[in-house]
Amino acid sequence: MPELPEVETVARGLDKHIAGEAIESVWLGSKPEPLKSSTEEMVAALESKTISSVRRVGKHVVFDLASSNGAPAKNTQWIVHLGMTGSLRVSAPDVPIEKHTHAILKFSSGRELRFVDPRRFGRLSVIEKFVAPGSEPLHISFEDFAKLFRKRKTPIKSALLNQKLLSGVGNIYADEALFRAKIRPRRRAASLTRDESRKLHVALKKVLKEAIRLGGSSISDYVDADGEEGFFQLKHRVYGREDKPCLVCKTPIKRVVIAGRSSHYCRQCQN
DNA sequence: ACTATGTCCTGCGAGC
DNA sequence: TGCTCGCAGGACATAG
Repeated sequence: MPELPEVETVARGLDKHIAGEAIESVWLGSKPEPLKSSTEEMVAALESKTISSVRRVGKHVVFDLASSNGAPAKNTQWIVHLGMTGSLRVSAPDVPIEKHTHAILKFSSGRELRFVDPRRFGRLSVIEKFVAPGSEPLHISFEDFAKLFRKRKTPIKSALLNQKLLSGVGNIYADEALFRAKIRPRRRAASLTRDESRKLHVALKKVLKEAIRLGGSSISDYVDADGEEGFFQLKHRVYGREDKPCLVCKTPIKRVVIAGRSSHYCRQCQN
């Protein structure tokens, strides 16, 4: 499930591989499609453009498009949200088309970029300039971070997952950050002390950076642009470890459901 | 304005 | 062995 570190890994890999590629043609799967913009809009925005760079914003992969002939264009960014199971892979044209392929960009070099998404939670769109609704977890200052939780009655776990507050944090890294900050996921956001907010701010950045360094977490079917798996799942201390002993105190890890999301914590280490 | 819950979608694994 | 069932969850819609 691609969250910030996985999307960062994918975007870096794509930037390395396809920055400078010219898009020759575009194929979009038959309806119902995982699209936000209309098919026509997207094809028009992509065809005969050059990909100048690929970056991550929140959980979105942003492709910056440039006109090959210098003509002004309306939608200059292609936005891909991978959802749960989406993947973007650079392929040679003779590689068989995988099931659940919803979009293919053919480059003038002959290579292809393919968007595959079995569960269809992913979204594609074109836009003038994408702006994430929330703050970047890796850049937000402590004061701004602490301010997000003031007066919020929702569980801290839900607040971390709220993309309007922070863009990019998903279920895995929310659980892992809360464990490292020793805060229970059900705690009301507003109940965090300044010291706890400080710990959470540090823990979240640390866990995200460490995960990026290891190429993300490969749970189910996540792979990066090269088809490589990440390794951060080996560093998970609570996520997916229900009933297994806490790595700090040996107490069995508890799993509860908060706002419909499974949440993992140690009832001994986290308060 | 904020919070909680249901829905989408498919593959897979647990359990019988 | 083969089947059914329920879960996985990010974003959005809807209701309270």
